[in-house]
Amino acid sequence: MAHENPGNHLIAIGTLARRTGVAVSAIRFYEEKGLLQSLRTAGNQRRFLRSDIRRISFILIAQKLGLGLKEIEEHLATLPQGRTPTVRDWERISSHMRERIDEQIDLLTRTRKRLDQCIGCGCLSLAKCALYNAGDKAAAKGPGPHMDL
Amino acid sequence: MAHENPGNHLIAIGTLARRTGVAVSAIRFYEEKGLLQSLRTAGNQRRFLRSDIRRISFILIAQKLGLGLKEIEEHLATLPQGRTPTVRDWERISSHMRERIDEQIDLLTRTRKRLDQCIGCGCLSLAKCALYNAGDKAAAKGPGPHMDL
DNA sequence: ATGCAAGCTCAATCTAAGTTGAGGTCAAGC
DNA sequence: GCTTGACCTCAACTTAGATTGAGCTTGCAT
Repeated sequence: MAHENPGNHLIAIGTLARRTGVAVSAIRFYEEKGLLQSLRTAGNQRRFLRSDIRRISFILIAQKLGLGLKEIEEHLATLPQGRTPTVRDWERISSHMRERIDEQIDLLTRTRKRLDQCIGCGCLSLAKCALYNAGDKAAAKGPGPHMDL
Repeated sequence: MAHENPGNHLIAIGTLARRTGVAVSAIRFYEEKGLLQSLRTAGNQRRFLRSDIRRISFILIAQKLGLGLKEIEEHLATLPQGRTPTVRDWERISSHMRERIDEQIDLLTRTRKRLDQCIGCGCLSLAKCALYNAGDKAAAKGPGPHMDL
């Protein structure tokens, strides 16, 4: 395929798009937002590092965990700029993700417990129920809207 | 407080807002979207059933689980219209939520496992990694953007 | 050397989930 | 009977996360 240069560490935006499953427009958008950086050819075309594939994969995972692009950018900012991150770099950054996942599982587990407790009780208001619990407010940065339960 | 009529099954929008923690504007918005219905007084003011408190609580929980208002509406549509739902009605609808929670916990658990497996491996592309797995695409309707991983 | 896919910029548009504001009405308490 | 807070509608605005389109350029392949 055109612009495909296997063995080269610099890849075109379309290649990056194909390798990550993300739309070209989204990649440009991420770059604009500072989540990615690119070099330019003499003809003004973007060239990415191969390691940006992983960078984008990270973005996708983090999004699934409910992080906004701003937060994700902060995480990614701790990776080396311009050079390919090492395994150690990725380990550090992904351990945050692991914590995040654990938190979310916790929150879901609690929500399930409370749902079971609450449905079936006579009250109409979750505010009176165990389901409404101040403890959740802190943990409530997860998926969905930012409205506190 | 004005318009507060304890013992009455019809409540004003402000009361509903206070009891659920949801903004008045949001309640009107939900009604517009068909998630709630209301009666009107002679003076054109909305009156809700007390049971709408629980309806809204349900919306809030479902939102936390990453459901969009459209999906939530579909769930709520299975509740009786106009009359106060029974405990059994709520049990049925909330059992879907419980399944949903279980699915999400599952997905998160798998994601964590794969994250551990993948970070540290030599490949740059999660597409080649265990992290990219067709099985997830089905389950990927959870929180965050609707982009498939 | 030319065709055409892939790239570029920039502005507009989209969806979701609301909020905000203007301008006007309703109703409860003094 | 009037003030005041709660309520009404409708339109515009907001943020996040992109997508789409117009109009133009680059550069691989033949």
